[in-house]
Amino acid sequence: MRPKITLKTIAKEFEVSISTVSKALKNSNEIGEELREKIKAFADYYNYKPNSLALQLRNQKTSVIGVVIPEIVHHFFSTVIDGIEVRANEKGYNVMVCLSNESYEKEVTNLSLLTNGSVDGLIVSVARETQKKGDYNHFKALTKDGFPLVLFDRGTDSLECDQVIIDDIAGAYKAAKHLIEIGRRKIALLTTEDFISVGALRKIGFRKAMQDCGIDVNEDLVFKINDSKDLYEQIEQIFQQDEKPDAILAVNEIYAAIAMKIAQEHGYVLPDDIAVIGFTSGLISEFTTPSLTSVEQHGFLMGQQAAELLINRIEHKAPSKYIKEVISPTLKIRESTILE
Amino acid sequence: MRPKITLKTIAKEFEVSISTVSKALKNSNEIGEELREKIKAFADYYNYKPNSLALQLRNQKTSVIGVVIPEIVHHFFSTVIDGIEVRANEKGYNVMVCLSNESYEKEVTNLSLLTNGSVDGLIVSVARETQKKGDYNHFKALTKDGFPLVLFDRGTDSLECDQVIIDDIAGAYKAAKHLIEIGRRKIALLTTEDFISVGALRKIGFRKAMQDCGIDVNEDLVFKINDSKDLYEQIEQIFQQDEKPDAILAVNEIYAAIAMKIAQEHGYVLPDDIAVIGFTSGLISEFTTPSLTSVEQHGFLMGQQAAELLINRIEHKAPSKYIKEVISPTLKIRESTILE
DNA sequence: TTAGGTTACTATAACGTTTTCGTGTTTATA
DNA sequence: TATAAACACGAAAACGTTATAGTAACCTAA
Repeated sequence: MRPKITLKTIAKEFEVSISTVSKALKNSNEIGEELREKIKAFADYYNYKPNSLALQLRNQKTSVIGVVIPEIVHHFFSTVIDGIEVRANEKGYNVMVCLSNESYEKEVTNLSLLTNGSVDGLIVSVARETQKKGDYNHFKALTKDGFPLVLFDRGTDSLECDQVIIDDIAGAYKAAKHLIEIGRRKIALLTTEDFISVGALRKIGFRKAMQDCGIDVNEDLVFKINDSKDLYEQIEQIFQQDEKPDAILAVNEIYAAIAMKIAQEHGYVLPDDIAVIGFTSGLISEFTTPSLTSVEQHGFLMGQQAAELLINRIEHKAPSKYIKEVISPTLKIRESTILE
Repeated sequence: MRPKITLKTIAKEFEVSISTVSKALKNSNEIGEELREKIKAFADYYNYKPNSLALQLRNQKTSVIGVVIPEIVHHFFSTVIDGIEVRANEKGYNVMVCLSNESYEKEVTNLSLLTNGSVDGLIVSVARETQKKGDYNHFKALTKDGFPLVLFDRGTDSLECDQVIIDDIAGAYKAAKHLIEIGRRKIALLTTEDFISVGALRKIGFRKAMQDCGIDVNEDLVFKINDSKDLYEQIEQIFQQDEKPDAILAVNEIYAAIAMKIAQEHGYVLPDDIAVIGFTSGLISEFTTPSLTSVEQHGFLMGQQAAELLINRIEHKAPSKYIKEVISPTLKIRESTILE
């Protein structure tokens, strides 16, 4: 690669000092007009751009935001990144993305790598494994130094930092309430294992709605799906119980879509025999047959808010108290819960 | 934020020079064992990490790969990023992501921002607007200096750089051939406008297959969809022609899924009345009813190969001649083309 | 004529790191 | 005992930039 042109190169060309060149390019009138214009023309011609590393080092500011997420091939997370990117750009920041792949180990490495001075702050969604372990020491190492950190989606109360989370309880509550309102009583819940916070919270919302409406939850219809085992096989179990459900609430779109497929294979007519609601993260809900009623999570907004919080923190515009932004999910009603 | 600990801090603490500290931490035996161990212990205790900006500046190497893509909320692109990230990580690189939003202007800005020294090389998928304009001067500014650059998915022969592309012609050919093999003759094509290279190429593959099988293409059944207008309205036109199609080949998953929905609304039974094939980029194909036969694009592999090519270029392990890797798409047959 | 001011530049430090080259002191060898 | 080698450290340059603090040379006004 051809060596980059620097102030030094230009200075040599004109046999002046580096400071002269620097000032000329900043249009300082400390430099005589003639020389100034010549230097500017030269720099322009050779497409001089100040080396950003040098600037970052000097200014002790990178204008880069680090983002650590569990995975990127996931509609929700990519939507959040989109939101982060847009807001960050507006404020003159760039975005650096690292993946933890849900691994504690990799999360630790990523945090360590990114906090070597290469980013001004971090936005993180905690890895599953970390949540399971409950070990947040790698985060604490940052927060105790006051390093700007914002957690999103998967939060924890054990850390002193800004957070943006979804009101999962309310989301599940709304969904369950909707199913009850269209007359369903035997509602099956497809959730995750308990250590996954979203699964646990959505279960709480579901139970709360049932309780508020005076309906008993049939524990045989609560299924904890393990993502690393065969999904079809596990979800199939819904239809093997003594009590047949008349509705299904799934904590994500995939579980919901699979449940619908299986129900149809069993000859059920949807939504008449079984109504289904999922939590959307992608485009699947729109294109299933019937299209799937779902709880919308507003990932883009979440990303924007996370970026906003972080940048305020970086630029010391944030209050000393940490902020917990809670986003209310909304219900998007589609065919899977619309009765004739 | 508490000021970071540096070599200087440590040096002051022990009243030695910075070089001594640096050497001690690198376990150099130029430094006496006792002092060396004390310094190491101190640094360890205060969690010293060398400032990466300083290292990057000194070594003239960032170990960061810049990625510029049109959008991130898109299964194909996020899959590619995943591939890039994995391979980059294996080789000790990090990834910085910027979005062009299909805009020429933003692409130019992004390239300029990233090539200020903050990345060692770039992986780019060209924005639509740039393709339409045909203006690649911002890329040429890089290639003429030998800046490491790899293009993926949306390539161009007008640039001297490595590329990883999909054999779109072959993909469409395979798809059309499959439709013909199951007995279809009146095949409708749902494609994009011509300036979008993938659309144009897939159209060529389609025509080639038809020609090879001695079937005339009915031009009334070739639809160029405009993404900024209403998709349902445009796709609806398929069913308004004199000749009713018995199959549809769509250049992406969304068009295909919408076409299926509309066909079903018109009372067609799928796949018997109309068979449908799309190009997959997401999970939609799996969950439609019927599930959708589609051409798989291997985004993850593409990302890995792009990263591989770029890193070889950065580390001068690449041949002087530029490499064009072509990935062969494969056909994933699902219900939408399986006849009883 | 000379102090004071302007003009047009240069020198230097600083950001944090590594590395080459010195240098003074101690120890080993002839 | 003289000399070389080994030891333990420091100085300085380099990466590229900016900002502060000089400093010559010239001009102006009393």
